Amino acid sequence: MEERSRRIVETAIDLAEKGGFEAVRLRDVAADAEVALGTLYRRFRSKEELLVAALEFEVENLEKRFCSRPPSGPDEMARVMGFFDLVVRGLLRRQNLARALLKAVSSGDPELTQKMAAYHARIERMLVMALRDEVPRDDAGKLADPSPSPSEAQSAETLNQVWYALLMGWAGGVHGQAPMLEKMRASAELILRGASQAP
Amino acid sequence: MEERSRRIVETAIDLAEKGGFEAVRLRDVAADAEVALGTLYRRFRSKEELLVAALEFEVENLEKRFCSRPPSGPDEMARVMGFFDLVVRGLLRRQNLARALLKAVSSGDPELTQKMAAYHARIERMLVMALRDEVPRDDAGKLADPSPSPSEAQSAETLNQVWYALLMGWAGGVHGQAPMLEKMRASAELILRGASQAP
DNA sequence: ATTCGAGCTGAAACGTGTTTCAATTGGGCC
DNA sequence: GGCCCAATTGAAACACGTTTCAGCTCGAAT
Repeated sequence: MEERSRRIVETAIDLAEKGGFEAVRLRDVAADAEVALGTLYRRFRSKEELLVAALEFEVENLEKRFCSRPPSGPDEMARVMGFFDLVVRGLLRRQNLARALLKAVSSGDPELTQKMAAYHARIERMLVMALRDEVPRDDAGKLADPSPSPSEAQSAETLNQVWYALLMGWAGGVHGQAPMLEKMRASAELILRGASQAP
Repeated sequence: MEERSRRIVETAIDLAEKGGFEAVRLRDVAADAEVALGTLYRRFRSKEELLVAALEFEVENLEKRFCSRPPSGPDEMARVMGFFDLVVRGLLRRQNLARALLKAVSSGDPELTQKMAAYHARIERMLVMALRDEVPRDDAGKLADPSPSPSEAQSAETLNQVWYALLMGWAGGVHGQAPMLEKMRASAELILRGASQAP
């Protein structure tokens, strides 16, 4: 990403971290990043798109951490929950930021559909790796496609659906982070038990 | 609900049906419902709260239809999918309205947390009834608490989590209604297979 | 060096959610 | 009837996302 865009996104992250979605006032972002409002709008079509670009940063980060310390454990459950722990300790540590990104994500903006689908795909890829206990890399050392079996893909997709719903619940205050992880564990048990049977 | 509030909510539903979330301009709602803007704000604290009140209407409606024609079928899968068909044919037939309500729901407003939790509980209650093939009523003929077993409650909760995530995906344009139902079926198979085993 | 054009700037304006407030209304109570 | 109080009204104002635009800058092409 170009330097000016990067500065804008980083400013947005700072503001979101301090005061959540509403604190990311685009006039402030522009001023703090020392660009004109029009420049910001040349790079990002909307507040949501700006925050989704911020999410890109954070997902990149998550993949790096996943890569350097992949969840380990004796069975699928342990590794899958290890992955969600990683997300909570990473993304969700800065709660204001996390809520702001989730709010942007759930705006339902059709312009962002494609990017959102891509993020879900990346999460599911990591889930497949956690299920397999195997982290394939490409030549550059980045995560590679694990080419999941249909059954693995289905498990990862369902786990991701549950995770997304729980994140939304957390963001809305329905439950805290610990209960969220507990619910995730309960649902994951159901899902993985189902996946362990021959269909 | 008081007559004036009802008129406001119905006006909001009309506007949402025609043009989605953005078409629900509160000045227009107030004008069409023939109240002052201040009156609208006395009854509803925000646009989101107004639309969540509209959701109340629609969920009420869904429960009525569920009550009069409960999903039937030879097994859990068939009945559960029958329930989701009911939702699609009811709530999601008016797509603009449905998307508007989902957007309001996903605003993450902490003021609405409690109401959202209540809606999830009502959906899960219907899911338990579909699993059981049994629709308990109270004296007034309305749906009563099925007092689910822990296992039933868990299945319903997980199904509901997946359903919520898929609805968000539909609202954001990730998939159409038919693919959404197909994904729901695939995840439900996994979940119900897991639930059928002794934990 | 001059010209050109894309991107940037600063500022203003617009739309809509939200707030505020003085004046008015209307129904219960004496 | 007259009074009181809470709700309603109409209108204005504010905040912030978004758009617009006229002028400026600066590097590339000539």
